[in-house]
Amino acid sequence: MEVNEKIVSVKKLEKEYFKIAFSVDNVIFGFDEKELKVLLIKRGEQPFYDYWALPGDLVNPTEDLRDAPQRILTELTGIDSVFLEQSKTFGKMGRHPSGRVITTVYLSLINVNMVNLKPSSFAETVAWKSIKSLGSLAFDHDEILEHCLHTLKQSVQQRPIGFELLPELFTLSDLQDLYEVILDESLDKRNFRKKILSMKILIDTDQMQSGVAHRPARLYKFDQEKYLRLKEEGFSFGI
Amino acid sequence: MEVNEKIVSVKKLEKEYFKIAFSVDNVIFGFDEKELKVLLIKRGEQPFYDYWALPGDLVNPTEDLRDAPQRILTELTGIDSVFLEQSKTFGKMGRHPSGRVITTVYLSLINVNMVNLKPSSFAETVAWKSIKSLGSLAFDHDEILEHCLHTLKQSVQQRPIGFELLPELFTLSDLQDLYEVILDESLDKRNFRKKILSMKILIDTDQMQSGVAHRPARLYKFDQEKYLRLKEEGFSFGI
DNA sequence: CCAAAAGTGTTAGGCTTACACCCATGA
DNA sequence: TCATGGGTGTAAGCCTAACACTTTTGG
Repeated sequence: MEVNEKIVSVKKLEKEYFKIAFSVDNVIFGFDEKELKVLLIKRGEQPFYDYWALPGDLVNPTEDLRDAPQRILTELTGIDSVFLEQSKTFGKMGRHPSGRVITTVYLSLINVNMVNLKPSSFAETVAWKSIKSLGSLAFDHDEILEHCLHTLKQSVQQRPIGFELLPELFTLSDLQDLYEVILDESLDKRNFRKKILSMKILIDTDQMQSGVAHRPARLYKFDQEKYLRLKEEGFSFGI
Repeated sequence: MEVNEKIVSVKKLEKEYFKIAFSVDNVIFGFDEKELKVLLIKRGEQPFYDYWALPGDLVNPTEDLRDAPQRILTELTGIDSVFLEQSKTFGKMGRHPSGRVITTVYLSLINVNMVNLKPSSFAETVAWKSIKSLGSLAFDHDEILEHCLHTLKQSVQQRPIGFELLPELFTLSDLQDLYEVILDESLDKRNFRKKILSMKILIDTDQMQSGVAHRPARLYKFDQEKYLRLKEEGFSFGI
């Protein structure tokens, strides 16, 4: 097709005249088994062959910047409606061995149960990896991940973010576990509950856990409306 | 329609020898005469001829991303040590009429007294403009500025940021004026002073204002060391 | 002596923190 | 009946918010 030909020829021109490539990388967090996980791909080519890396891709010249991480996410997980927020742009000279690449990082939070991981054009191997047990990642992805973890920690204390990581129905203990993992500290149960319930962003579904070998917990879900309002205003988690 | 647009834009890009151009824009805030100001340049060419715009430039293929805004800032103001922080990257398709340009915005805070504005390769006309009286800016710079103002408002409540906008010696009223302008609300004098002094980031220089037609105020300066420590940890301004 | 801004303390209410025991279930 | 995690209340201390008058200077 003619348009594609032109685009290809422009791609060549870019290589020759404009030596900066522009990509996006996704830091996709999930929460499972009381651990914070990140979605990584295994590289099948050099450089960093066989290393784990953040999923990313060059930005298509005809897509909005914001659409690129969405495209990657959808391709990898099948999910399209999701928490997806721009993080930071990394552009040091030496960050990519094969040339000058500037990358904008997007952070997203998803419920692992909604995801059906599928091999894609990005990689054959895609996996949730616990952030506690990661070796070195490809490129400067260690630094990028570190930055996103820091952002997540801050955000969770300032806005009602993080709920995106849980299933639709969850217990207060689930929520507390999540906060403890993200903040990397333990919280007082009674105070945590008081705080969360006082925000009025949870709806008690009157349903209960079942099949657990202890007193079953109440199941809650979010009040989307209040949640969005609070997200605008911000709040202080003051933990 | 869309395909035609694509072809036209691709043709243009071939002429100009690039596909995605990558730039940085600087939002440089200053504080003077009890007003928050932003440093703008007047465009001398199309598109947006004669409009005010944020100073910006293409990223040089051989400089770190972070060095580009520093270079612009230094060229415009002569300042090299300064608060300079990455803000957000803007990359919608239509944001630049002459082609695809992705731009990373940097926010900086400077003391206007340190600055000696000079015409540069970026523009003949450089000026501090009050953020209260701005017409439409070039490109999507209104949106960018809006975003940075929002960021500044948030930041000032979470970390001891903003002091960079004041001269070395300043009064508590200066500081309060600054906060009131940034937050766009008036603050209680006694509570403000208690709060600021309890942070222990100010040093009382035992000097006084002089030549003012009222009781002269004490002059303070910053305790850099405590300031940096607090900047790490963050704090709650809780106004 | 007037105008202008600097400087100062107290109180009430709300939020945060620390802390320990009983409950409901499955095994 | 035991093990496991669910669920609950209170008091002390700290922080916030509201509020008005005296002081010091230049003109």
